[in-house]
Amino acid sequence: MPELTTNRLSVYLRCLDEVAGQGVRTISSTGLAQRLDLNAAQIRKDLAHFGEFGVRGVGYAVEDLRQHLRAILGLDRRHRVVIVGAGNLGLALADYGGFRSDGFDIVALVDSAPEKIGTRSRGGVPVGDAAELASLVTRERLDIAVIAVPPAAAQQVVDQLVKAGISAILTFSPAPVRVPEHVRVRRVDLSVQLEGLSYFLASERDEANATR
Amino acid sequence: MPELTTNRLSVYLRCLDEVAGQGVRTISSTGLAQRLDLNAAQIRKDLAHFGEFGVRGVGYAVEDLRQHLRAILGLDRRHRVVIVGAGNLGLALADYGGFRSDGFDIVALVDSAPEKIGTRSRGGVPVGDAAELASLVTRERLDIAVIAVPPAAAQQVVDQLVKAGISAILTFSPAPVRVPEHVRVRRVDLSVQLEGLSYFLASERDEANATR
DNA sequence: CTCTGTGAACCACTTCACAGCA
DNA sequence: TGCTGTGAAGTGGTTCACAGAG
Repeated sequence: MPELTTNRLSVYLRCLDEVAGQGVRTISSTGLAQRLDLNAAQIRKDLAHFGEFGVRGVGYAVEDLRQHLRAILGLDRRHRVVIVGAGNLGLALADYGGFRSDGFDIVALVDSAPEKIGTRSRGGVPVGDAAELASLVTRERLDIAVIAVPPAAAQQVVDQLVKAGISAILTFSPAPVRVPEHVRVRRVDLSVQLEGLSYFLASERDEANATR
Repeated sequence: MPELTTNRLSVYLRCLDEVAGQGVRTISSTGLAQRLDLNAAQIRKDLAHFGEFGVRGVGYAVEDLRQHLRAILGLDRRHRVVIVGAGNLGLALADYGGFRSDGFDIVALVDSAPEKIGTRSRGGVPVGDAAELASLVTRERLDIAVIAVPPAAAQQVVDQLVKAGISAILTFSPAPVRVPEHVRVRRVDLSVQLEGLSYFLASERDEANATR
């Protein structure tokens, strides 16, 4: 399934959560499309990949579709997450409450710096020793690793995780990372995002100069 | 220019920075492609959109291409950034040193909660009053706003920023946000990324069950 | 002979448009 | 009639393959 499709499923689910809270029982693809600023056909097609959830002439039952999407996205069970790297970002993610409610439990936070091991985040999450990462993965049956270490250390951390059996990784490190086929990596690259905005500002400026 | 292309330009630049540090003077599209795990033709095409930077039979001069990319991405001047929202994420971003070196200066950090205003981040960045956001934007000639507020507050913050003349926004808020044509928004949605990984784990599990 | 720059072919995702069901 | 599900058409981005420069 294309990554773009699964990304949208998350977005649909969040929107459904919201309208469910407002007491809406039924919603059409057009209704969703308007709220999300998307094409209605795309929403129908995305959903149709997974079954026939709608009722012709009516739309989708909000509660029913929510349950389907939660199951499709694997949110009908909780996930156990380890954060590697207790720098600014790692600490912030550890304390960020938004994940818990979505079914992601931050089970561990580790770092390799001796002066950090044994300390706690603002929110009280203890920092463990990154040297024990491999045993932690198996012992705690971890599902997902979040990597928030400096680029130079990223590949080494990934190798450890993969060897220990992790198959889903979210990395904030810009370093390109090699993994075997069966491991899925998603990357969030803040510099790329900021530089994309910088490009936009620069190209606007150039245009303004050109037409002057 | 497609967003995917500009994203890759950032990636190319980072790779060039790295190889330049290793003393490499010249690199071919194939060489870059191998390091980045991309198609060489795509790299050539991306670069060719902006000029003829290469030498046939030789490749690209690393230092020359770096300067070109920095100019194209608008990194030949510094950007002034405000972070809105002094929660876990906002504070972490304010203290994150990686931006500074890339040409992005965190000029201000604001929040609307009275108990936060006047405090400082771990790294010493003072938290200002979000009520003064509009005047801050003009007075400090801010370029880019980073939004790290709860979803419910996002649209209101964006409206203020747009009215004050901001034209580039990076939001961590999952809420869909409406802006005028001339404003560029980039979204980083952590839940979508985690749920994408969750989908992958779930689909693997289903496959395993099916073939059993 | 090597490697760029690029038209042409290819592929994937999106949108349209409509048949079909409630 | 209203809205889903879906083949067909459209769009945009990627990869191929080669002409041409050094």
